Amino acid sequence: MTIKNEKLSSSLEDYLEAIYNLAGENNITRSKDIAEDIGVSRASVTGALRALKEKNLVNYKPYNYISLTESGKLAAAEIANKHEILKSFFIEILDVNKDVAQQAACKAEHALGSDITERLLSFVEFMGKSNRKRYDIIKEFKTFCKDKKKAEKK
Amino acid sequence: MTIKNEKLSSSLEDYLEAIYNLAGENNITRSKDIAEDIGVSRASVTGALRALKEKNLVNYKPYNYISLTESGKLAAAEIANKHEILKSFFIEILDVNKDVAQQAACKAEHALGSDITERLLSFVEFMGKSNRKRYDIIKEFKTFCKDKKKAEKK
DNA sequence: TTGACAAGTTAGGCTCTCCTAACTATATTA
DNA sequence: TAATATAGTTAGGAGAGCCTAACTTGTCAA
Repeated sequence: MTIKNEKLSSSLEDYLEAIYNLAGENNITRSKDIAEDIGVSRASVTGALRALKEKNLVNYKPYNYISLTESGKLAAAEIANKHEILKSFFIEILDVNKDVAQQAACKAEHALGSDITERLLSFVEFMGKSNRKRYDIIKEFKTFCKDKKKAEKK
Repeated sequence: MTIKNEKLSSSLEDYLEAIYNLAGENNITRSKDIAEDIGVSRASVTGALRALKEKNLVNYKPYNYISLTESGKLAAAEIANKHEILKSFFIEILDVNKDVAQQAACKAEHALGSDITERLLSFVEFMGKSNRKRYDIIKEFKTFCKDKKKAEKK
């Protein structure tokens, strides 16, 4: 029985997601890379790894490579998924630039529960479905935003 | 010159917003009410008030009523506004129930910068504009969600 | 006016997350 | 293989944000 209901702090979620992204195929990564990815000292990574090991989310032994456990992978995938959904929404519908979208997704992913995330996913899916009306709406919205910007500049 | 660029922690943003909502017309509230509103001990409120006074956002004297300064009002209004925008989006477009929307807005409001918030506002405005196509889209999306739910239950 | 209760503050402590500096283990390469 | 560079850990400390318990101030009613 994998422990699933222990809630992670957003900080630990960040570490988990970073490991997930860095580990890739072989499911292996290093402390140093995590530190760089998140922008934190190596000492902080050691601390986080201990906490994640405690929760059975990473395989961690001092001085060894780091990998995710099965439940770690599940939890990380969920977070990464949320991230992607948010990013898609920001980019494809709100038409925000990629960097802003990436950053905002990072922060917001910790704040939204599954209810909203699922709805948001549905919305992105729905709007993306090839359908003349919806396609038009997105285009019109872009125009709407541009016009608004112009109006402000005056 | 009002100091505007000091970033607030999400915790302090919560206190500020609570004061804003509680203070109402007379711009006056009490420590106890803030504590209850946020769900935190009175001692924690005292701490937060000191921090907010430090940043010139509240008028705070021990054992007195609490009010927002002018810059406090501005900052709080901005946060409350973000909250409203998010809530509208969740309710009116994603068609999420009010309680979920309220809660999610609370958490997400700290995570989104002005870029995204503005776009989101534009989007809500845009979709709300009386326009047959957009109105239809929202209706269709609701149906889409319901169908999806049904499909899952099988 | 005074005493009891409510509101507010202080003190002290806990957890989380981060840091730097110093140390240890591992890897590289001459 | 020994010296050195790189990666990882430990120790110690800071600050934010929260708590409880005890104390102080303020208020209201007998």
